[in-house]
Amino acid sequence: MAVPCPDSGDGEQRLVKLQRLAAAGFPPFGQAFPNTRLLADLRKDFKESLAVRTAGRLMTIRDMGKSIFADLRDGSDRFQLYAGKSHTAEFDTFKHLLDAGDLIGVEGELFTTRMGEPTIRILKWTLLAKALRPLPEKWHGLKDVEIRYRQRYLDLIANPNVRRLFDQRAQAVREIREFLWAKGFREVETPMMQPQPGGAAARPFKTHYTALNTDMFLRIAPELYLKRLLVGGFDKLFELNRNFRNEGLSKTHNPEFTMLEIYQAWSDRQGMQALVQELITTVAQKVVGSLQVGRDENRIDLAPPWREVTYRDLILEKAGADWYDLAPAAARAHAISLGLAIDPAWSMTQVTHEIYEKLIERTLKNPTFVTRLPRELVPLAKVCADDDHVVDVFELVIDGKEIAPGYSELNDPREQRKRLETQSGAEAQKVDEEFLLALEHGMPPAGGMGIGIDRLVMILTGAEAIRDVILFPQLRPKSDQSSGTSNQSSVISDQ
RNA sequence: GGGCCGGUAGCUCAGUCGGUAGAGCACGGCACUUUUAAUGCUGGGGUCGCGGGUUCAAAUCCCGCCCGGCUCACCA
Repeated sequence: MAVPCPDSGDGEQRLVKLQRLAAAGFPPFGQAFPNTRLLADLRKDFKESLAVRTAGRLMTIRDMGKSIFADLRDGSDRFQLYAGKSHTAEFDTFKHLLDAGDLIGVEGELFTTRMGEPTIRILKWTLLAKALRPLPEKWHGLKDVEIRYRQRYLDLIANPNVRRLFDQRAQAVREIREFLWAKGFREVETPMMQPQPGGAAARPFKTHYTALNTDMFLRIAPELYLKRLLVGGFDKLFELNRNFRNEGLSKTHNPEFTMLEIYQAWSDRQGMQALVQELITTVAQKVVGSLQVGRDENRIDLAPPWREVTYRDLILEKAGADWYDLAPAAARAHAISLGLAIDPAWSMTQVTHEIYEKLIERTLKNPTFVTRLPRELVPLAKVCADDDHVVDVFELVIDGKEIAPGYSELNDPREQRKRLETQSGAEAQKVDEEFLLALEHGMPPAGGMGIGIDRLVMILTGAEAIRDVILFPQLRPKSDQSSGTSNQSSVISDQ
């Protein structure tokens, strides 16, 4: 059966093919095609002449006249197909009306080609969905980062390494849950819409709840609710879900990001350090298969024990042994001489922290627990027993990124009120009275910590930007004037 | 928000000094029954991000805008 197509644009040609396929008895958007096997399993269990049934997306088609080779792809693998005039049903329809990108179901038998390639000899096939648009370029893949993010499905089809990365992310999340479950932690869910944002210092997203006629905020952290659950008797709990912060975008910041927060009653900062070290090394072993992670040019060694160093020692090492003895004016001058831009209004704590953030943190490549931070920086942590100017916390830094903060949690409601009121005075943030009320009922001494899951996945996979580990990173919505996908008007709009 | 760089066919990219818009992949036609970036011949496909300006003439020069990337600022 000859089925020539008109010589016009690709989109139009595919529409014509769609109509001809329908006329030939192939509904272009087919029904379920059950009892298929994954292509990866066919490869694993390959047996000559084995009857198989499978489905996937046609990726490339090599038409040799009476013999056609094609590559089929599913979520697990790719596999070669072979259609021949003498044995494949509806061969001419297959030859002329299918395109790269179409989704098909296949019944046939396995064999090995002369070149040694495991292949399915197609006996019967059916159309499961006609692709009305072409695939991205098969050799160079899809490079346009804007299309990769806005139309991530094309990125996933065209770039198998991207699919692998998101498989690794999914596996990491699963391993984290299994690890914590095995240790007796319970997963909980607390409000993402909060009447008052707390647990961190960040600008929140604001919305309005009509039924209660009240403003609500997307949470910037779940911490204050999880601590209410500590009061309520959840001794070991965690929440793994999204936080939202109304701040700028960068290689390490997305306005919605995934945070794991873990609390353990009767524990403390040191207990959490041991827990996070075991958790991350376990996940790395399961997901990456090694404690040497990242790309070749940026290897990170996760082998324990991880370095532990006080904030003060890092500052003294960088700013000089006399740093904390300097008069404010001399200290500012010295900070400026180190290349920093110092605001004259800053306190000494802020100047010192600028040195930490700009000159020290980004140099800490292998995992490092930075401990004993200034108390002003962490209002929800207990002060150290031997020095109430610093708090009993760690900041886990890997590859120069803040990955996980952990504390001995402050459970004294009187002290907590003072610390929050000091902070709220400076930042016009209201004190969360419901949280303080809970503390007054008695919160057990506890260790707590948070892990930025997106950044952890960056470490494990060697991704350079947080956008590359988030399936749909935040972008400005398309406008009519912009480029990229907006010029792709629908191929069916004028039908 | 500031600075720098970019946007040309569905995709990957060329486009010289301002002088008729190009290639590969993809798509149509022809040939080929073991190819795998198949091959050979051949054909169609463009709002050069959007708008304005300069010019006999603009993808190209100028201005404004949109979108993206890098970076700075912001960011417990």
